Amino acid sequence: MIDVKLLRDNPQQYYDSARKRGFGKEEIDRFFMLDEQWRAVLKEVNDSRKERNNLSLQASETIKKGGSAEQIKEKVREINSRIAERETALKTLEADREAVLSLIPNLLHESVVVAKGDENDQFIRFDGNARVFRDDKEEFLRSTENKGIFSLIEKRPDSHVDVEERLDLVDLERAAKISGARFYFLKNRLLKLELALINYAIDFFSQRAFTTVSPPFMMNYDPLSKATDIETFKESLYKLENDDLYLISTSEHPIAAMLKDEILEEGELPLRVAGISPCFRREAGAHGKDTKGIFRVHHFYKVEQFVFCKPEHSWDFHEELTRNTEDLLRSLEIPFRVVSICSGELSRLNAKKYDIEAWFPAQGKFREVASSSNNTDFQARSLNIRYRTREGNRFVHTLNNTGIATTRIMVCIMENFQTESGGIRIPKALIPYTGFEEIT
RNA sequence: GCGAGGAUGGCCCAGUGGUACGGCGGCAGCCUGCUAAGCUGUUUCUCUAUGAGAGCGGGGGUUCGAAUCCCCCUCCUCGCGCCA
Repeated sequence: MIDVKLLRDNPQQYYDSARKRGFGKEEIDRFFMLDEQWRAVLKEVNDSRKERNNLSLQASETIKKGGSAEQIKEKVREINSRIAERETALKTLEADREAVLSLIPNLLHESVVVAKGDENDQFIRFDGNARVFRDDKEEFLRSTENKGIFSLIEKRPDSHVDVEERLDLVDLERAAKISGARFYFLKNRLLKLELALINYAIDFFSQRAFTTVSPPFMMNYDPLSKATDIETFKESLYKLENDDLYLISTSEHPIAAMLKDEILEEGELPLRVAGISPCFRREAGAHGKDTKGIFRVHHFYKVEQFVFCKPEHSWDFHEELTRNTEDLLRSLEIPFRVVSICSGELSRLNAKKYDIEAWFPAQGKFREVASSSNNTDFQARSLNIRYRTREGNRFVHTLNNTGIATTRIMVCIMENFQTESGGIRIPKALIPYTGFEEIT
């Protein structure tokens, strides 16, 4: 949620931010209309309450002195019925006002490129040495603004779907039989690889001052809705039928909501938390995309980075979180590029977002494996997470970034590290965790 | 699931119908020659703001007036039961 006072004082920056994102100005216009009405009715209600309180006190004193307060009581009853009527109007206005307020997007960071469509994301840097099949060279160079380092390969690697089948690593058909499309049985050494990735990432972030947590995998509507926005409910979330519970789509949400309504001491910040959880996603907006194998599935494990910090430090943390994932991928020998997401593709919460996209040599393109967001005070304001300062309580800033999303990275490893004999080489750093050097 | 006890400001805690007591911590100031103590004020949210309203787990009710009485719900603690 945005800062209402800032919106009233300086509406232009909010109009600008919305326009750059491709949002209309209707939400803001409508907010101002409702806000004005709300404040007017609030004043009426407060004035009546004041009158009621005073009369009630008079009644108290009259009764104490042994007199009759019937006249006053009757007067208060009249006022109360008026208050009740106005309170109903106030509640309706308040709900409408809140609803439209939640649709107004966060202020953009000045560095975000104003454009629509992910083809307009801004290239930031490349890292690694990509194995690029001849036919993909042009795509690779275009995607890295000619800055990508690569080795040409003569044969396109097998798709991960073929690898999974050949090495007996995934059973999709039987998963479809019992659960539908985009579900899977993970088998044998691929399962070990998944556990190794999780353990590796836990150690990696522990060494970088993160507290590691496994959060609740289900959340109630209220905290979840404050940790995210309406689009996530439409596209991602599974709801449980008999309870006020949703399966989490990322541990970002329970971790963010963990400190809901709390006031932190200045010395407690920054708070670095790495969350380990399964992530459940309906993929409602992805019909027909990536339908084969385990690239885009309804659940996977993710080790997520999350930071609560003071406002003046959040842009440094945004770079730190991004670098963490880059270091992690580099340690796994995975080539990647970083792009800054353009204004039209950001969520309402994001002030700025980097995607980290690994090179997938079988697909011949960069695909997202991590997403690094600075939500500034937007998420913290909705969740009411503050810290104490000499000048009063202020909202913290919150940031999140993927560490490892297991299925994506496993596909990436299957595409990047195919051996001559048709196996999959395990990145050196992972071998202590898998206990084997190759999937054969 | 059953029984009992709980939920009050950042934290602790008092409060059985008259508008939230006290302590701790934080912040600001005063005083004091000394790693300290004392004193005063302050401490949540909202509003067109020298003023006012709201707020005692959530929602509803009774009442001129509810932290307090009644109903429903949530969560926590303890005991019993069940259980991977």
